[in-house]
Amino acid sequence: MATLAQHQHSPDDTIHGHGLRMTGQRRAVYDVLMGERNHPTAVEVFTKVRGQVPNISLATVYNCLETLTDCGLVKIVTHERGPSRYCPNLEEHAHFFCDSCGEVSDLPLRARKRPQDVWEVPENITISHHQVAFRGECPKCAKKKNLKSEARNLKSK
Amino acid sequence: MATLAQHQHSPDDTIHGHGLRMTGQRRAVYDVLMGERNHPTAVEVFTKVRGQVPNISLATVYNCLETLTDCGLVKIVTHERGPSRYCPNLEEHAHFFCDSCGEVSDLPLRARKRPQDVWEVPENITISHHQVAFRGECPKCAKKKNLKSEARNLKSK
DNA sequence: CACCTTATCAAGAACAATTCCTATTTAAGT
DNA sequence: ACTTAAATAGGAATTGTTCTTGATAAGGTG
Repeated sequence: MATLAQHQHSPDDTIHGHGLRMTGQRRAVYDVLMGERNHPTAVEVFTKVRGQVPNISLATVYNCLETLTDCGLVKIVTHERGPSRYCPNLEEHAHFFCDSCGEVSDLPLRARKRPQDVWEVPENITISHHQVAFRGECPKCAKKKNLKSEARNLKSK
Repeated sequence: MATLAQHQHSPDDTIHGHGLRMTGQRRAVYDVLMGERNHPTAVEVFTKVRGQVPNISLATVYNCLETLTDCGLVKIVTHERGPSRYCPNLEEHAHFFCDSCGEVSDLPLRARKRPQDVWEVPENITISHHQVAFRGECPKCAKKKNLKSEARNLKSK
């Protein structure tokens, strides 16, 4: 239901469809997420949103993020013990977390593939969601490290 | 390296290989994990372990779990905002979390399959780990629900 | 428009899971 | 036995998040 809504309606309509109001705070939080596509944490959203709504509280940001996820407008992304992050990309995708710089990026699902193709899911189990996280090193960080080790090699000569 | 170790050595040797000692506390924690294959939380391990080592502290259990994971003897499993769980199954596998009863079970990787087959991972990214979680309803809970709705149907006749 | 009802919000307290700190105990290596 | 480093118990501290409360605002109704 919510998934359909996003293709057809504005976020306002989606929220109204859930019997809720699109308040200034909710809009500001949503707009920050749509602007920042780097999976910000609640606190990061909070500081950004303060630019628009100067005296919004952190609790309200959490509330807004919760209602937005409940309405299906954003997805919540968790990783190990770190703080939750929020993501307005509603297409099916996995996440990649760079261990050195901490950046998070989206990895799209390949066409006509399903996670069940890779893991043995007993068929009497009903899957409603899946969350897939990869960890490793992003190209930027790999490059940095290479430069460093080159420098070391030059020095040791 | 740690992965190899588990096939060749006892946990003691693996720990020694990391320059650490196999203490009573560590062994007790490890034994609980090997016994309880249902992905216990730190607190659950703590209460079980107290049977063997009556005055072990929760902090020590956390420490032991950390060293065991560092040595590659157990894996840490996180799910949404819930507490971390620990798993001595070192084979590659995903996890299934039942939304109704909370049970966690292992889903093995299919032979000759890799997660990269399903998600588009740019090749200049190096993957070191992945964590895959499915959510849904386990067969037991599905059966229970069916019985309930049958009962309802009978009543309404 | 006045009134009622409910949703929403800010602020701070409370909470759960985990980590940190410190003094004490234990074990290994001389 | 002596020295040194590792490991532990216990409690305090931290982090991220949720809960509570009273105030505010916004729709809907007569």
